Amino acid sequence: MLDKSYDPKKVEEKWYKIWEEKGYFEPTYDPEKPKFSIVIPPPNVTGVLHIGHALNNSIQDVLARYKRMDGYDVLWVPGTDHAGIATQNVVEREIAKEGLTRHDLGREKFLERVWKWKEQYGGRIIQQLKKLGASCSWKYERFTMDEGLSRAVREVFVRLWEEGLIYRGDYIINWCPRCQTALADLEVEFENVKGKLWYLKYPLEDGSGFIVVATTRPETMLGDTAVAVNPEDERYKNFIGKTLVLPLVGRKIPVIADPEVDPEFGTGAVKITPAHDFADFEIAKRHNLPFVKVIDEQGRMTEEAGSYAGLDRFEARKRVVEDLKAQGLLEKEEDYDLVLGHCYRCHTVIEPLISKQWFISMKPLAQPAIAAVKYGFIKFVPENWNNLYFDWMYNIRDWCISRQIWWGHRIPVWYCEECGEVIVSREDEVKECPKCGSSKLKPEEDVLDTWFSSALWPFSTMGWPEKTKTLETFYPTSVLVTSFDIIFFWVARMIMMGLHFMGQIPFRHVYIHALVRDEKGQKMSKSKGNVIDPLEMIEKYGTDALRFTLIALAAQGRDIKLAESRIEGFKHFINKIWNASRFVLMSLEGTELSGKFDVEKLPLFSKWILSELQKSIKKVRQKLDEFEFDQAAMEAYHFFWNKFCDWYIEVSKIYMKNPEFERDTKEVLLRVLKDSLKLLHPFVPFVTEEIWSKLPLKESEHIIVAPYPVVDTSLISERSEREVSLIQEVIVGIRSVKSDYNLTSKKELKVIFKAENQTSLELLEREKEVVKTLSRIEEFSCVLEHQRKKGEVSLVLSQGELFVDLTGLIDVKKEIERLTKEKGRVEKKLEQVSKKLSNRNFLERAPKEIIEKEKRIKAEMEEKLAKIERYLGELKNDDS
RNA sequence: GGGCGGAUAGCUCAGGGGGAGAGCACCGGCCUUACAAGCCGGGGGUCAGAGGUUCAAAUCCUCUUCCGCCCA
Repeated sequence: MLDKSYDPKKVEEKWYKIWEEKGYFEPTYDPEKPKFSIVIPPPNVTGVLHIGHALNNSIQDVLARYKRMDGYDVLWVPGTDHAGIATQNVVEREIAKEGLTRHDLGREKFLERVWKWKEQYGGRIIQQLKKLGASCSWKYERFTMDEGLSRAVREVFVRLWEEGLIYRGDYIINWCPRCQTALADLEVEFENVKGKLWYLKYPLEDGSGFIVVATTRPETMLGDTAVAVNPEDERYKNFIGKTLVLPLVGRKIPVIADPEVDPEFGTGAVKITPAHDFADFEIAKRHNLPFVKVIDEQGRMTEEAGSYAGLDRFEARKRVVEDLKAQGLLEKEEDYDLVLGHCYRCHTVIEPLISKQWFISMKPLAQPAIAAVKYGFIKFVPENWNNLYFDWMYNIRDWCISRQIWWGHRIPVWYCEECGEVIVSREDEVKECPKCGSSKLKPEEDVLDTWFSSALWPFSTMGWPEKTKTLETFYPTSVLVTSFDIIFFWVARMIMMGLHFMGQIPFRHVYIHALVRDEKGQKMSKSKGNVIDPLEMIEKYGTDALRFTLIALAAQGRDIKLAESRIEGFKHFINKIWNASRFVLMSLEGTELSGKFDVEKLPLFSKWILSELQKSIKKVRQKLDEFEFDQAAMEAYHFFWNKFCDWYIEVSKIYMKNPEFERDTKEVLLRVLKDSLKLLHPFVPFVTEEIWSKLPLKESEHIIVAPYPVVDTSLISERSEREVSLIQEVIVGIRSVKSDYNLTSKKELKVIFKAENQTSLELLEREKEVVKTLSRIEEFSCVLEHQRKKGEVSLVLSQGELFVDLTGLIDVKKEIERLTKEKGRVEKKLEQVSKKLSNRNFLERAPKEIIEKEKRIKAEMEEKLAKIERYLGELKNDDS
């Protein structure tokens, strides 16, 4: 016997352990089975499970469990990402508590600390995924800095180098002065901020006047090497080619013309600082201007900045403005809204600067990746993400892959100090220059962008560059489940790398799910205090409730606005599953069942529930196959609660009292419960497994490996669906009359059903007990003819009429009110339909079925209206 | 500036040319032997606005307003 309510804490841990011990999560390589594989989007080692992970992994788990039950050999590769900058920051903060910086420790010692940290905390998120019930193939767990994956990284780097797709060069890049590293374009977050626009006067060398330039970053003027104007700009035509004297510095700089200059901005003349501005960098290259670097990697002014050298960039800004003002060279300053780039990790204002970095040429890699999506080899779900992907890929820029941090894959390059040779090698260590034989080699200090190793994840985790059985069996993977914010960072790059190195797409589908936000639609963040912690929710409501909520809300391509109350609501559903099962188990006690029944001999509602079950199985499968998880979940929910619990279980109580039906009803109860549990298992694994363990006649010891329900078309019965819907109409009708008159507990009411035909009459006669019990009345008779008596309330149904004897209780006024309202509804509908049917165009052009349907509705409404009118007339008579 | 979504019941959303739906919330009644975390009944909508296409528009098209997000 089950407890009175479901307690997740008692069972969740137990079942997860059993599943793991039995090896259910691991693939079997059974050649008979079709294959299904997923690689996890590896969470950062620094991470703790947040609600986004919970959603992402719940969805993957639904797929993995569904496919596993459906006979697939499933591999779900789990793992974690070393998260270069993020992790380094965490450990730096930790040693800062001891008063140390990473430079105090030195590279080697610092990395030891990071590894130690990783050993200690890196497994947290994995443990949390287990709490969530994620059925990952743990024997395949990988870490992006594992030996094998590191080997893959080096191999890829070397091959790309050999193919000429990797190069090193002086480029302007985004620099984070706090993290002390270059950032890729994608790693910069832009934000609107209030700033100022300063108008600076640059004197002409010949003393004939000034050109005024506007800037939001006056300190960069120290590095100006030109002023540019638009060649079409009449105001400045005469200045082109002249020389200016750069204030505070005294450098002579030219006025140049470039079509990229926006004449609308500021004065139309712009200062050119090639070393510290992306647009200026491009212009300078076109015009062969010199590059003067005035801000260094710490965000301080360099020697080139003369007397400002050593000042912080923001301090220098103030000083430059003051000094220009003093010299009368500041024309004005005004408030200005500008867009500033910030480091996505530490939120420091980034500084564009020139530096030597490693890049990958993306254009050649992008082409096949575009084609793969264009020709449908990879499908985004929902497909409107295609456009975003294409836009990005068509305009792709080279990827800056070097980072000036210590935690990450070291770039496998050595420089010969004798002959300057650049050596790129697959080996861990290079001892000797292959060109000059020198042993004086200096290794590259930089590490690779974290996303470099992530890009290889689908095949590196399966053992590439070895030709492994895993790769052969499970690559390409079936689907990638992720959210849209990393389409560029990750998805696009995996497609490019997968195609380039495996010669095959990495996955067939990319399912893009929503981002979880709070109930007001805002991004959850610790600082806003609106975070819903999945672990806390699991503690409070149980894992199944959390999972079901996330999936039920996960409509495609939308934000998920999550309020805690939703989780609480779905916890009720979990409890409902528990209690319905409890009822079935109680009913079955003491009966030996066979698992078989003769469908033909089953009573109406048994046929009906089996038929409804088939429809639900079909729908759930279809929705899962289409990645419409919310609809799959809701279909299972409705079937279970509104059909099985609300109707069938209630009716079964009556059937079981009848010796003729008792046994088969139990068989059907068990059958429907078992199929429902299986249907629900991918969504709510723990409660279903716990109940399964108590059931008789199971086709497998554990539900996790039980076969997913398959539609049995022989059980679909449209006839019983029609019949049941009439009976339900009768029952609901009686209930509503009783409720309207506050008679819910009164049983001794006389109810007469006036059937429209013999068939309906017989049907209701047969199911009399059901009607009486479910509507809680004692007298129910079915007739073909009946004249309403005074004191009877009449209810017009689609196939007949109900009469409830309320002598002495009837409230004529209230009844007239109700009927008038109903009459209004019917008349409105009738009017709509009649209008359509009297329209010649409609009759000529609309499809036959539609016309037939409209005619049917019209007849139905007319009949209903006649009955209502007749009844209204009678009531008024009663009254007088 | 460019692009993509969205606007449907009090709230959160589904539906995507042929009778306006769900969950939650709300109101009323029930301790009915699985479940009060429950059962039964009920109220509530010019489907953002304007125009168009169509026999027929919440649904397709155009414009407007507002709200998100992404890119520059």
